[in-house]
Amino acid sequence: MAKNLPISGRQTRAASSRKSSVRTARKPAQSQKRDAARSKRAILDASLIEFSTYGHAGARIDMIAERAGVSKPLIYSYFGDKDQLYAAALREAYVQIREGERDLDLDHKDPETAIRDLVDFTLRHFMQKPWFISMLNTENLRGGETIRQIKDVADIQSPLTDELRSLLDRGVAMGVFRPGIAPTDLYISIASLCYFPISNMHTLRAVFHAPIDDAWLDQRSDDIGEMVIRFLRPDPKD
Amino acid sequence: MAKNLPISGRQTRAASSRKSSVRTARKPAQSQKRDAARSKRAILDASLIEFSTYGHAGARIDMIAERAGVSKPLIYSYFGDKDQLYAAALREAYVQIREGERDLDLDHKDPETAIRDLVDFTLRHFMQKPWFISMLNTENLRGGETIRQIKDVADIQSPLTDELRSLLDRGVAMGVFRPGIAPTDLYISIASLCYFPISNMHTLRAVFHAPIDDAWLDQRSDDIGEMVIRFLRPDPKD
Amino acid sequence: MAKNLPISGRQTRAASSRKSSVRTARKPAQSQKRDAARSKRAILDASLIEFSTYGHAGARIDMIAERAGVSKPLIYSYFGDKDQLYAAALREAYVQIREGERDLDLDHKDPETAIRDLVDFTLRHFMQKPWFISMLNTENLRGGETIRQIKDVADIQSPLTDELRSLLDRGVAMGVFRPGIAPTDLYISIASLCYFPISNMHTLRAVFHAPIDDAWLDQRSDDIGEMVIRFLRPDPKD
Amino acid sequence: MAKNLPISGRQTRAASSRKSSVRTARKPAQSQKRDAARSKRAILDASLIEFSTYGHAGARIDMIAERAGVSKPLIYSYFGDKDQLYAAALREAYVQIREGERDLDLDHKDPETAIRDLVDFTLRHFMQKPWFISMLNTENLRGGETIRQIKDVADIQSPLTDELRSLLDRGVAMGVFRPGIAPTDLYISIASLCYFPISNMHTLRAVFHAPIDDAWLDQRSDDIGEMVIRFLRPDPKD
DNA sequence: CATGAATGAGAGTTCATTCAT
DNA sequence: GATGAATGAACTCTCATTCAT
Repeated sequence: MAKNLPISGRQTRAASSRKSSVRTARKPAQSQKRDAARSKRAILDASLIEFSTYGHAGARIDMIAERAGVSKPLIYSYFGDKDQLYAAALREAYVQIREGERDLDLDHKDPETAIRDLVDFTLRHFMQKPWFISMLNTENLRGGETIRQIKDVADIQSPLTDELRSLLDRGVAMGVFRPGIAPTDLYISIASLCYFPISNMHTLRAVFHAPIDDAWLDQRSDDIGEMVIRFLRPDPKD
Repeated sequence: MAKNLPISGRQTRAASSRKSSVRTARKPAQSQKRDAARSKRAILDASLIEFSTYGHAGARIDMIAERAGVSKPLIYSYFGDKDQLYAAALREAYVQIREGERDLDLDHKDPETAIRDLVDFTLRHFMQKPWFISMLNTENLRGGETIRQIKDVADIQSPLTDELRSLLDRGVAMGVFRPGIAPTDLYISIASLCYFPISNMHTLRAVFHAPIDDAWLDQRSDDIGEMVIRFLRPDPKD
Repeated sequence: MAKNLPISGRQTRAASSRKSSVRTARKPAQSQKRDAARSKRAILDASLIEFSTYGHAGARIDMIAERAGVSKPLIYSYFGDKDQLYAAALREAYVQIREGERDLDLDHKDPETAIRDLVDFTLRHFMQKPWFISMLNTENLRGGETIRQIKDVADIQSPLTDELRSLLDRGVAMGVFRPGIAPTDLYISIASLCYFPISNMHTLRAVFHAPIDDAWLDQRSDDIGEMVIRFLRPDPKD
Repeated sequence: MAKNLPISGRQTRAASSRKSSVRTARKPAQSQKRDAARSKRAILDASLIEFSTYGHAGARIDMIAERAGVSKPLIYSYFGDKDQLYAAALREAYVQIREGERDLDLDHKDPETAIRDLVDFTLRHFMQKPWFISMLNTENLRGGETIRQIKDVADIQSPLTDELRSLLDRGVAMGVFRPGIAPTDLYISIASLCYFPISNMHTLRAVFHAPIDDAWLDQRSDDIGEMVIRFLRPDPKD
């Protein structure tokens, strides 16, 4: 179900993708047609890629249909219209990151390790599943019009906030963290530090000629962990 | 230079501005030379708003012409095509933020104050001139296609990097900062912390129900300053 | 045979019935034979409503299937395609009005009463079964393409013409009607006077602000009867 | 400005009109391009034909553009969307018939002649400009949705009603008409009798095998005039 | 210098119709 | 006999861009 996201090294639409030929190679596997669940999933995956690569206005239903290997009308029959498809893709991006965070199992690690692991996971998820960042950028560019209408989006987030709260409490009890830090603010700080360098990779490259590669990523992960830990650490005089 | 920015409380395009065609008969060319410069400026300002509000694909030349009070052919005669107009607007966003940073005069402040002032300025600029963040988001969504072609964009940035380098050196010499911090990394950290909460204001609101208002901003500015300073501070044992 | 007719106070399609998908799990086939007839009947009734409400081009097979409570393929298997379904609905409209006229039993009434009864029935049938008028309008708008292919449509009409002929003859013999009136022309005159105010109800309302309600209908029925009788009456000098 | 309306002997869309070739013959007369008024007029004329021939749902913007010799976007820029274009065509149909009625100059004819002339004109206008009847049928099929929104449609009609009122008054004063006839009812009666045989020409042909030709028309005009006059005539005993 | 008029190419969406079970 | 799944072909409408003045 995982697939590559052509986020860097993308060309202008006109230059790429004219006649995909993916369609031709599809017929033989005739056994798996007429499977509603599979079609729906394929559409959702393709939408995530298309919307995150080209934005809301730039995304093309034609391309989504082609990538999903279905016809356009099927998309409309499952999702209604472009906006609702976009909403489904946006929600899916949140679901995916939360699944990863849940697997981190922060509750059973010592507080400092837990923080560093969360930082590392966040940075790498942003890097490896770039559609999350892209979907968020797109949605914020649109003024949050859509996310306001996704009813359960706060519920998707809340388990992590709960984990962070108990994590902070444990750290304070153990004397390794300062008191008075809100879990939400902590998460926003971590997200901020992980988000920007990846989200803004291309402009940073142009402006600073900084290479955003694996080595840089490792180094940056350490730096961010360090920064957060130092921020959480109790003042020395205490 | 002044313009209204409809960044928050934005409506769907369909709901607003349908066919206003307010364009009344232009006033009879007072001085040909001045009008040309004025038209060009008006087009640039309108582009900045349009592109940052709706993204590259979502921006409409019609709307830019209307907002600038000129005809569409004039835009084409001045800027070539949509992509070149977009490039001009993107460059303009960078020019504006650098002008603000230059006025900060970091060289003549004590290092910690300088850092806190830079944080505060950055946060507030992002907040008050939202088209900067929006343009960067848009450009990164597009894979940096355009910024790579703007030749002098690194030059626009370099004075700040130089200032930061000497600021860090001064801090180290005075014993208030750790050595070994790269000015670029420092800037990226500051930018990260300031960028994310504002860029992602709308999704954060939906996910955390966090109010992003002036009070929050003041508090956040302090927190970020604190975070950066703690990161720069020498270790206690030294 | 009973069905709701939404002819007045109709909404735009977009406003109504979007995706009701009320189609709950069909009840488990009680008697295969009966169900087939029932399904066919339901499809025909639904078609009459749909075609008369939205016209030939505006009618939607989806809607007919939904209203009839059957699947679309079933419609195709019974009726062939949209055009043939339309033809069946059109024929049905004629069958219905002739059934009503037969029940009038004109042969056993005195001539003037018979005429007035026919006028009254015609006006009220047009009013109460509006799909008849709508189907005729639709078909004439299409240039009669379909009715020309319905072989027995003239047969459906002929009994009434025969009745009218003998009615006119009786009236002439009794000295209450002029001679020389053709039954076809008489029927066309009556139909004309009854058809127009109802068929064109909506435009008349807009143009004359005339209320087309029950009181108006009673008055109109009298007027039309009067007009026809005066036309049939022998000249005074005779 | 007058053009033929292919109302009878029409084919299915698929069979006709594929590549018009009207376009090719158009270029030479290059002098008349870029004329907004002419373009608008051409679009309106073409719309009247298209909408009246195929109905609201059946009309195709492509065809209108082709017949008018303009591009589709031009239509949208002048008229907004299909509904507004339809509204303009509907209004135009009313304007045209009123222009004809005004030229009849009923005020200066003796009452009975005036009535007969009005009948004759109405019947012939319905016959010769079939788009009037077709537009009315179409609009009534749609429930009058559009005509209710045309503000001045009642004004277009009122001059005729005024003329009819004074005509009836003159007739009563001269002793040739009964008193108590409302001008609106009179007009509706005349319109009814003229409308139906032409509007329903195709179904009548199929049902009665009646030929609707020039001879029939002359005869019918006389009959209708006679019917109306007899209805207006004072009762003999008076 | 400036623009009203016009359009080619394509986007989202719909709908009659068929396939596979 | 009946249907959920799927689609080709159109259709309305939009938008960057150019023409003619």
